[in-house]
Amino acid sequence: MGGEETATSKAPRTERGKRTLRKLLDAAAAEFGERGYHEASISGITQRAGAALGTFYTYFDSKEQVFRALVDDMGHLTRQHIAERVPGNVDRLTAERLGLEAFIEFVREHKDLYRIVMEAQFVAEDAYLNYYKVFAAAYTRNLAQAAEKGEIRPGHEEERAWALIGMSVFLGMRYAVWSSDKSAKEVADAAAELITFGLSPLARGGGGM
Amino acid sequence: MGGEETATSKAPRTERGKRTLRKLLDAAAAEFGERGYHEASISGITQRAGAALGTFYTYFDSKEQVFRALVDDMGHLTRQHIAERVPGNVDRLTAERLGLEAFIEFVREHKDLYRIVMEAQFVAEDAYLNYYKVFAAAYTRNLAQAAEKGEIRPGHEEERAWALIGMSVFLGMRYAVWSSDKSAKEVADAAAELITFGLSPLARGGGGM
DNA sequence: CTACAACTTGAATATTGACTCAGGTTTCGA
DNA sequence: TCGAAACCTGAGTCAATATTCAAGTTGTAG
Repeated sequence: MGGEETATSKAPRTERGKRTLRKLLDAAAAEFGERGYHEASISGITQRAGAALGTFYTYFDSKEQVFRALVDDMGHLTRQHIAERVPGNVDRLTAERLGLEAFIEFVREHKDLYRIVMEAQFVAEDAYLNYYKVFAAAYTRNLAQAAEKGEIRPGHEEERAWALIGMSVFLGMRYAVWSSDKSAKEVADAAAELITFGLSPLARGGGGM
Repeated sequence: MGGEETATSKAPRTERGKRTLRKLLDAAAAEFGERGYHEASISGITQRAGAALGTFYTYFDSKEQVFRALVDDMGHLTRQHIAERVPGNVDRLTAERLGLEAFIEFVREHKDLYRIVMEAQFVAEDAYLNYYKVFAAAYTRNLAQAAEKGEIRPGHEEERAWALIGMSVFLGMRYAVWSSDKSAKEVADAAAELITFGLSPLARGGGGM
């Protein structure tokens, strides 16, 4: 029962149409990213796209609908980017480090879209919820599997998943969206060490690897 | 040179005025919390407060100004609540656990205000930035001091501070705002263990205290 | 008790911007 | 080449609501 094809009636049927739709999506990402949902205007989007106001409604039903489309798109892109950078056969702790680094890099390259995801909490809460629930579910599963293999200490997988997602999100916000004063690797290494050994002074010493 | 007293001209001078101002602030917190900044309306606020529309402008210059007032207020309340629950003389790792538990409890009791803080990112970005920068600076300092005392491993204090804040925020969102299906203590314990020992299977075993 | 400041009131104003639509223009299969 | 479908255009409609203001009511100092 696919919820995927909401906009069938609005799908472009010619090359020209496809080009226009793409221009509008890019323009929407820029407009929402720069001005935020409510400051953004449809006329701003169409101006950026070099199209007339009415053209927007050839492809979308409403302002909110484009916004949701962008949020969903971001979920796919993020997972894809991280999956590409994290080999399937490494152990969990290594995967954490690589994944975080990939995530921060990705956010740097897509600040606009990332801001949109964050704002979705207030514009399209269900899309936002879904975005993170998908992440958290996958994360929880990964942690449970790693625990079974003995790669990490078992227990509290769900809470850990949310805690780790929160870390990533805030590090992304601080070191990718707000400022890039430290390299992605630097940040990821610091966080990976925290994730691996915690703060305890009893654990194995400093930086490593 | 105090930025505190922005609204001197609007401060109430009689008992009646003070009461009305308080009713408006409470009403604003509820309205913004429930409907979000843009959906919220001044008339919604005054209706909740049982006042006339124009009364709002006796005490505030604009919709945005009340919103900012609420964000700042939340910063004070949060720090105060946590400070009350975390004795000054405990070691850092204990403080982390107690602080997180206090934070989650606090968010549960102030969902509306908490949502407002999060939305501030898109409505009053500077207020939001300030909110977290104050937290992060204090946190970084605490970590550095703890490192000097040998309570935790030294290094990366700033990144760690942001990572730990991110954890708290997301755990708060998931286990206080969205759902209360686990107790604050349960969540705080799981996170505290992660913060203390990390995920590494080499560290001291499971749950403990 | 009085007068003035403080406060309250809600209809009116003004702006904004999402969305519609009737009439062109372009594309493309036959 | 032709005509219908697809696409584009942008002025106009319409609802929402932040903010103002002139007129009334209440509190309180003297």
